[in-house]
Amino acid sequence: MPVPPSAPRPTLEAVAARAGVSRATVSRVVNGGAGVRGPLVARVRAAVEELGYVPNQAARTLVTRRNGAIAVVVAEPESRFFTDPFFAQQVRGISRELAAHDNQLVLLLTGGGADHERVGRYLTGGHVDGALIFSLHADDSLPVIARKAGVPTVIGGRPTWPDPDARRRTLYVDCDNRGGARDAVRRLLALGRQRIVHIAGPLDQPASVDRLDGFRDVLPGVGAPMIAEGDFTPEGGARAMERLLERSPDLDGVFAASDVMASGALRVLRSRGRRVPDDVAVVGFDDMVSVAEWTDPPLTTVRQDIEEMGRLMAQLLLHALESESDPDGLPALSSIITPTRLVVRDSA
Amino acid sequence: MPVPPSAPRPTLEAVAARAGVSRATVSRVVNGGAGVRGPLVARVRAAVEELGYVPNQAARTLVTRRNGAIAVVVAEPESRFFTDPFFAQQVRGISRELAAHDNQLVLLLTGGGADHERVGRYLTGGHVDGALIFSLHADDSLPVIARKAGVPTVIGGRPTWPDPDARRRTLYVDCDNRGGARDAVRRLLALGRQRIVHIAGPLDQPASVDRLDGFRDVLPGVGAPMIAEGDFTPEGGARAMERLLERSPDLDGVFAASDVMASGALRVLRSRGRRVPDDVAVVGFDDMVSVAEWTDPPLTTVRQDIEEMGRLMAQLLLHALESESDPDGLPALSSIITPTRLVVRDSA
DNA sequence: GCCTGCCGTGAGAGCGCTCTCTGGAGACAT
DNA sequence: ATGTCTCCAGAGAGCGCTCTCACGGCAGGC
Repeated sequence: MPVPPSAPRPTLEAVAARAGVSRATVSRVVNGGAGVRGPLVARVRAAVEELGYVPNQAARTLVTRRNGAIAVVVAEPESRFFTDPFFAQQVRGISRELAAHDNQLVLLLTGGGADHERVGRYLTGGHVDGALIFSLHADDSLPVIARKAGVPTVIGGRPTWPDPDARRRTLYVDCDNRGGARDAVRRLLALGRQRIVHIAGPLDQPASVDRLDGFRDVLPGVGAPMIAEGDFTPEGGARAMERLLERSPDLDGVFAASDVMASGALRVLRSRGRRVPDDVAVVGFDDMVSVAEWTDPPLTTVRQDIEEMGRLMAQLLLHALESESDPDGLPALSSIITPTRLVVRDSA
Repeated sequence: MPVPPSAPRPTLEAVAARAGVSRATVSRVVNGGAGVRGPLVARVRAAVEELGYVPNQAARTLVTRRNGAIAVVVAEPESRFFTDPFFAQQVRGISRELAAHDNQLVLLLTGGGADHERVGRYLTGGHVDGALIFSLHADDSLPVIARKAGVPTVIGGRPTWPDPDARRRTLYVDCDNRGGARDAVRRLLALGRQRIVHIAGPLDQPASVDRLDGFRDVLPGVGAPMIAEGDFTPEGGARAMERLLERSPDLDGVFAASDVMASGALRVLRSRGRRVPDDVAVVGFDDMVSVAEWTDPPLTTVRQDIEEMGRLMAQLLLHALESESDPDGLPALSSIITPTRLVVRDSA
């Protein structure tokens, strides 16, 4: 990079000299200017402007023990996490909220194993004030690592650890998967469907389990043959659909645990000559713009506001960080469950 | 967060005391241990282990002027950038490379305007050693901002600024859009197609222009009516396809500048009763797994290795950073154009 | 007009680390 | 045995900032 011998950035000292005041005064002005008289403030501001002074974050962090950065940790054992827009939307929400509070977003991707260890070291290293963790699977060690590192954490999605105490102390943000699933199934019922099947997500993921539970809430009688497990990919959805058609050739309603799987199911239904929604009504989950609106026919689905969930995660963590400095014990913060909403299009 | 009065993290000093050596020696050991005798190294290592010492990054940065962090700046005026997996894949490649060299990834999302200014301040603040910038449109100010901030930068995709000098000094990574487009069109030609049309991307983006140029390289004679501009969305692809069908009802080959647009085009062709590839052959661009393999029929397309491009961006920047410290002028680094490859499936 | 009290400013001590510089100890040649 | 050279460890000076503390000046009360 052709940078002219990188003009050494001005320091507090330089600004102080220029404004004819002490370092302390400049520091006060830079940090809000409370307790400094008007004319002086103006003089310092001018000096800052002229010199193009920007505070050195490292020096600041060294003394304040605050670095204005939040880690977003993503466990990505499969690449699925990255081929589906779910993650990206959530990150966008997080980024918005963080930026609004002048916090930086440090992205940590981990494939498990040695990577996890690296992440653990990083968190322990005190590089960040807090962490936002996405771990897909129930048994993931990431949240535990963060806890050990003593880093305040908010989890994306309901964690499923057995220890109730750990569970209580863990903040998370999730959508109302179970309620959303109930709405989906009720929609199929309202359309008069009699033989409704479910394409579930991988059942080691809490979201999948919750959606299945919602399905069962409304249809307590249905047996295992009416349920097939997919893997949140179109292929998985397609295969599940094939199995279900084999087992229940007369099915007339499908609730898929994700839009992406629903799109695979639609393909299979079409190739089998079943008309949607006339012969078989299909409801998805997520309301992923790029998927739900562009299937054929457009998908009726359960909408969750993914970006908002990201925003809320960041907000919750920021609050936790603030109240942490309270000397008097635990803050009254709790996890958040966001509502879902049925979006009716053509498939059901 | 219920953290026990956060046990103060051990410092170098503490480790030194425990190992019975000086701070300097501990520092040497922590940083590789060169020039320290074996037994001492072992003693220090043991002390580090026992105390669970982790270096304080802020303090280190303060003196080394290196912070081991790279900014990834994403201009995201539309949300498109985030609903399409392109970005995510690239980030994954970047993350891999950065992690392998113990650099952190700071994600900066900007919607333009005031956000850009915030990003500029951040870069100027010296929080990061370098920046990787994705700006979609030709006129985006981000690269200029980075240059002003004096931060070494690598751009994702060929930048299009008029000043040839600025262009020469700018490092970027892009795929061979033009060559890939030529391959796509040649494929259609090889299939004996006579009336080939092009669905272009937004022509304010270099990638779109390059792909169009490639199309014209092979088919210099085709007129404007055979080309329609889309916007890299399925809808845009569909609308472009409709226009083209109107203008050239006898078309028998389509080269779409992206898989996503191709998927929209396929929809329209199907609904018009044209068989693919029998009546109309279609070639896309990108080889986006979640799209190309799951269209109906699966898409013949031009593959670009997006993740690899991300990796190369990070690598290039890291190299630039290293050689920057060379006193003797500019390093012999240059931008990278990655090859593309035609992937033949069923649509052409 | 002097003392008390307060407000606004400056001085200075670190935060935890790196890195240069110095000095002591040992190896080797004289 | 003496001198020279090399190598390794320690002392100490900052990096740029914040924050406590002390002090000087000015208002108000007596």
